[in-house]
Order: sequence, then structure tokens, then C-alpha cells
Amino acid sequence: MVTRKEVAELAKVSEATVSRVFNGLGPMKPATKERVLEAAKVLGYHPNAIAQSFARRRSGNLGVVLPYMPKVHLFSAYYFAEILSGIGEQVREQGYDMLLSLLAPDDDLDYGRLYRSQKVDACVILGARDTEAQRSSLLQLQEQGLPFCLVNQRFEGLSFLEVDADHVEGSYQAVRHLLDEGYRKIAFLNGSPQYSNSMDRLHGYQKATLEAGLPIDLSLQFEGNYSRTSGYEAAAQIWENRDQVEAIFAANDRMAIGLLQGLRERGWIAGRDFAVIGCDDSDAAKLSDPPLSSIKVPFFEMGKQAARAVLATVGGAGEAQLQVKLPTEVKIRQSSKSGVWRVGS
Amino acid sequence: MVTRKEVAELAKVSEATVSRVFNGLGPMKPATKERVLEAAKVLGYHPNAIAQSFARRRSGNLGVVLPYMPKVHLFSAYYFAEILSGIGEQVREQGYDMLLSLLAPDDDLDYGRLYRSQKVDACVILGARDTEAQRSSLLQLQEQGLPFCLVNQRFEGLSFLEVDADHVEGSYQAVRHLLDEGYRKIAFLNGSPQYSNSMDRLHGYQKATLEAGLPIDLSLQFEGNYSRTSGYEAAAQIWENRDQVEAIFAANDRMAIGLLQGLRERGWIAGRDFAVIGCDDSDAAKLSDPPLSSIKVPFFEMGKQAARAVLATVGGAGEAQLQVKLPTEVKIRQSSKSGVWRVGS
DNA sequence: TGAGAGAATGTACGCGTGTACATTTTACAT
DNA sequence: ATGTAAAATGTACACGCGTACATTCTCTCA
Repeated sequence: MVTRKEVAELAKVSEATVSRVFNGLGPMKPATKERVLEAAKVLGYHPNAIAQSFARRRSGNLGVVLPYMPKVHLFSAYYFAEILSGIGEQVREQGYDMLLSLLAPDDDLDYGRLYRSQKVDACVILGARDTEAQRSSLLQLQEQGLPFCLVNQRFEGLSFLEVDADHVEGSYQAVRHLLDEGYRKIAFLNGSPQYSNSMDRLHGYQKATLEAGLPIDLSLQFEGNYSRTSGYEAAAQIWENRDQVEAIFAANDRMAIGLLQGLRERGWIAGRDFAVIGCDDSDAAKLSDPPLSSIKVPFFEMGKQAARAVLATVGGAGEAQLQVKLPTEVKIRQSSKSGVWRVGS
Repeated sequence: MVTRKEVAELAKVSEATVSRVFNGLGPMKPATKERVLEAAKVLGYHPNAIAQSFARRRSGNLGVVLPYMPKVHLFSAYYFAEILSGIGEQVREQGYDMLLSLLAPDDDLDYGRLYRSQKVDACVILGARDTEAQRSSLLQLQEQGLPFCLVNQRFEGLSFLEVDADHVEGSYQAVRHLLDEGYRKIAFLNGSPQYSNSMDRLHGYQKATLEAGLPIDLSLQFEGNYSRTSGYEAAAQIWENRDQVEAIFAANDRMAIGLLQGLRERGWIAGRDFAVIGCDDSDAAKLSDPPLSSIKVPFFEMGKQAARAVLATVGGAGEAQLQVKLPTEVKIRQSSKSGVWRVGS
């Protein structure tokens, strides 16, 4: 391993000068700089990142915490892939690296480990839920001064860095779309209320239905757990009440597709016998049959902004905006159009 | 920040003793150990991971390199999610962390950066392709002594750590299945030959067809790029030759589903008018309509074994097996059954 | 020509840990 | 009681870098 010392000797300067060249510090005679860089090149010198971290007392790593359930896929892989890419892009721009931490859900919620071991300067936390345990864990993190940013989850009453999408508006628009297509009996298949965006979607749904003068009908509200299977199972319940249901808004694409499949088995075809709109606009929405209308959520951008925000606080730079909410967009496909099939057949 | 020194003072021992307690080294009087742990607890001491890395000259990080194409999804998110989880599980068992590195394809293939900066002790490399540039990059890595393991890609003629699935056998079994269902005109939609498993699948396909006494018919072989779109486009070509095609083996699920969609638009329904089998057994296979037969690939286990193998070489432990090939399994669903729909309708 | 003021570079130390080696304590056989 | 080996603990330094401060060089203006 080549060190600063050897470069200094070859370039006939002090170690400090070598350091200054590599950090672009202080005034510097061009000739000296040249000599140092040449020597470094000859020797193949590259600063040791760990020693740098040690001396700077900063790891240069951004922790990314994701829930991890072996063999279980509650969240779509798409969701994480997009967010990870967004974080990755931002991180790279700022010269940081990403340290991935898979957190088993019942794992003692020990966000602290990363912090104490000083392996990360800040964290982006994905897939958090609003439970007592998580609230206290996060509050503790905040007290200890580890900067973090939550993605796609808000905690009412607490003041965290949060980057979210406007799920209320997205859901409102989605239900509006169903209303515009002429549907009136609109069911809602939600996910667990532990996620703030489940609640947001409920609000958007209620806002649109109320606005349309429809009564709140709890028998039209169902709860799954964001898995395809739970959507498939909800199909059974919905089938029971099929004369009360013309259209369904599902809180994510996976449940929506489970729903499609469950109802298809009973002879009900989406886009012909009923309408469905999902949420996330994941790959699966384009893969499903019929293609699934969905609410596009800017996951990539959310990851990017979360990384930017939390790294800004590390740099001691002016506080970033505390809560960010990015716009969503309704993507209409066949599953929610009325009369599409009827015309054809 | 609490350091070893303060713990030592409180426990009335030397710093070295504290260090030994936390590393479980040397003989140690139980009472002393107790005192130290108590003091550490009182002060809230936790060893500084960066200082440890610095002193040990090991980062404790396993690099995970993945190709990164913004907004493009050539690889299924599923594929990476599974492998990442597998790596994550193994890494956690060994007390390592995962450092994610997104590598843009045209990015100067600079695997070396991670190595030189000493931020990782070893790497798992995903999504590598067999090109001249990559070969030389990897050879260079090998010379420089950075241990790495490739997943799902082999380099003929070179001797790297590689964890792969048995795509030859998997493809053979898949085509056998189609043959067993009575199909004779079997087309093959492959991906880029830059991936070793594309070649493997071709071999499996050829082996099965030859064995069945069928001639090699190049007009039955198509090439996509593993994207859904390329499958969709291939549908047009296959439709041209529709009287020559009864069944199609696609090299991944995404292309298979694109194919389903393209042919459905022309009135050809999988499982009724023709058979399709994909590869990966991703989420999408279960989501598609009809459900897609596919070759299950143990991505999770591959990630896990790759991490284990490459970390073994770091520990200086006995060399792990150089090339690992895990078994695949054919999953039959509706898309490849003959007569399923015919019976019903 | 000398003084003063930057510019350019050097000196020296700390960061928190691992660990080789030195020293002290303990246990036990004689 | 004494010697000896092993156990237990302490001392001291290296790891590679950032950086505060000290020093030397260079230029300008009087």
C-alpha cells in the first residue's frame, strides 16, 4: 500500500503538502502541485478512505434501512428498486456511498447500531410503520443526533425529515377518474393503517366520494396487507357484495392484481364488468391483463430528495425543507375504462 | 463520544484490557471482565467501527456492484431484490455490512475505485456481461488481489469465483416439458449472448430439441434484450411464422409476458392457441394472465452463497469452491398446458 | 535596501483502536 | 518457603490522514 509519506518523499515535499494537493486546500504553487500529482501517479497512490474517515470523523456513508422479510414480499421490489436508484444517484453526486441495512421487522428495531458504530453519517429509512415502538426508536435517534429521513411515511405530531408523495391528492384524482367514468359504487381496498399513506389514500377516497354526494359506506371499505394474496382474498368478500360494487380503488398494484385474478375466476373481467385502479404504477401494472390503471408515484425522485435532504443536514448546510410532498399522477389504462370491452364484443 | 480510555479509567484497568474484553481475547479474570462491561454500560461505550477498521486494516464491508441504468429496467427488480436479500442475510451472519455501488454501464468500468479506496474487503458483482472491457477489468481486479464473486455469469477460460444456476439443465427441462405436452414446433426467444446464461439456455434448448429428433431451425430462434418490450416486439416476428410455432420458450419472464401481450392482441391466447414458458419464476409470472410457467432460479440462495464464498477468501479460510452451480426447477402453470382452455370452452 | 504582508510550505499532533511485548500476579509443585 | 510457569494485565506504538500552527519564501512599496 502506497501512503502519503512515500509520495511526499518522491515529490520532495512534506506530507501536509501532499494532503493539501489531494484536498485542494490553501494556496499552492502550480509547479509543486504538478510534482505531487506526478509522484502520486508514478507510485499509484490513492488516499485510504478509511483513514480519511477516521481522521475526518465522518464515514462518508449514507445508511439505507429497509425492512427485510425473508421470502415475503409485502412491498413490491419495484418500489425499492426505484427508491434505491434515486438515493444512489444523489449519493454518487455528493461523493458518498450507500450502506445497506436490512432490518428484520421484529429485530429489536435497533436503528442505534448503525449510529453507535459510526459507520454512517446519516440514514434514509424506508418502509417504516407508525407504531409505538418505531416512534420511540426514531425519537431516540433524533435525540442522539443521528440525522435521518423517512421516505413514504409521516409521523403526525413529530417533526422528522420526511419525503412523501401526495397520496391524498393521488387517491382523490383516482377516484375522481372512476366517478368521471360513470361509476358510483366505488369500493376501496386499503392496506394497513400503520402506514401513513394508507390513511392518506383513505382521505383522498373519502374526499372524492363525499364531494360526489355519495354516502360513506363502510361495507365498501376493505383492508388487505399490500400483498397480491390479500387482494386475491378480498375478491371473495367483494364478490359477496357484487351488486354494491362497480369499481374498486386498491391501495397498491399488487393487491389490485390479486383482485383482478380473484374476480376473473368468478367470471368478472376488469374493464368490462367492473373497473379497477391500483397504486404505484409499478412494472406489474403494465404486465397485468388488462393493463392496470394506476397512480404513478415518483419513487426515484423521492429517494433522491430524501438523500439530498438528509445529507444537507450532515454538511451542516442550511436546514433542508422538513417535509416534502411530491406530486402523483393518474395513469389510465384498460382496467378502469368503462365500455371498452363492451364496444368490442 | 465515549472512548476506550474513559471506560478503562472507570474500570481501573488499562485500555488494552478493555480492548481484550470487547474482542474476547486472551485469558481474563471474570471479575475484571465484569468490571469493564459494567463501566462500558454505565458510560454507554460502543467501539468506534471506523477506528476498528482503521486499526484492523479491514473495512468490514462487502461491496455489491450492480449495473445501473436510470429509468431502464432490463433486469427485473425481482432478480436483484432476491439476490440482495440473500447477500444481506449472509453478510449479517458474518458481521459484515453491505456497501452498494451502482455502476452505470458506460461508466469507465472502474471496479478499481472501491478497491483502492479500501472501503470494501471484497465484492459481489451482479449483472456482469462477457465483453472485452469487462474481462480485462475483472482480470485487473484479480491481479490486484481484490476478492470478488460473480453471480449469474461465467467467463469461459478465466478462473473467477462464480455462483450460477444450472440454466442448461433448467432450459432442457423446460423444453422437455413442452415436448411432453405434445408440442413439436418450439421457438426460442433468447436474450443477449453477452450473458453466459443466454448461451446456457440455448444449449439446453438445443439439447432437448435434438434429443427429440427435431432439426435445428434457426428461423425458430429470436433474440430480445430481456425487456418486456423486446418480447412484445418479438411477438410480431413470431406471428409472421405462426404456422411454424406451437410453443415458445422465452429466456425470462418479462419477455415471455411481452410475448403474451403481443400475441393476445392478435387473438392468440397462451395456454389455448400456443404455449409459453418463461424463466426466473419472478413475481410477474404469478401476476400474468394466464399464469406463466417458468423456470425457478434460486436467486436468494445464489446471493447467499456468493457472499459466503467471497467472504471466505477474505478470512483467509480455505478456498471456497471456485464455481458453484445451483439447481433450477420448472414451475408449470397455465400458460404451457395444452388443452386447458379447450376443455373448458 | 529593508520592512511588511501575504503566499507557500513544513512541523507536529491527534483521531480510537489493535496488538506485540514487557511486566506483574497467581497457582502450584517442590 | 521458594522457584517456576502460566495467567492476567499493563505499556507503548503503529495505522494514514487532517489540520492548527509555525516557519520560510516571495513580492511589493517605500
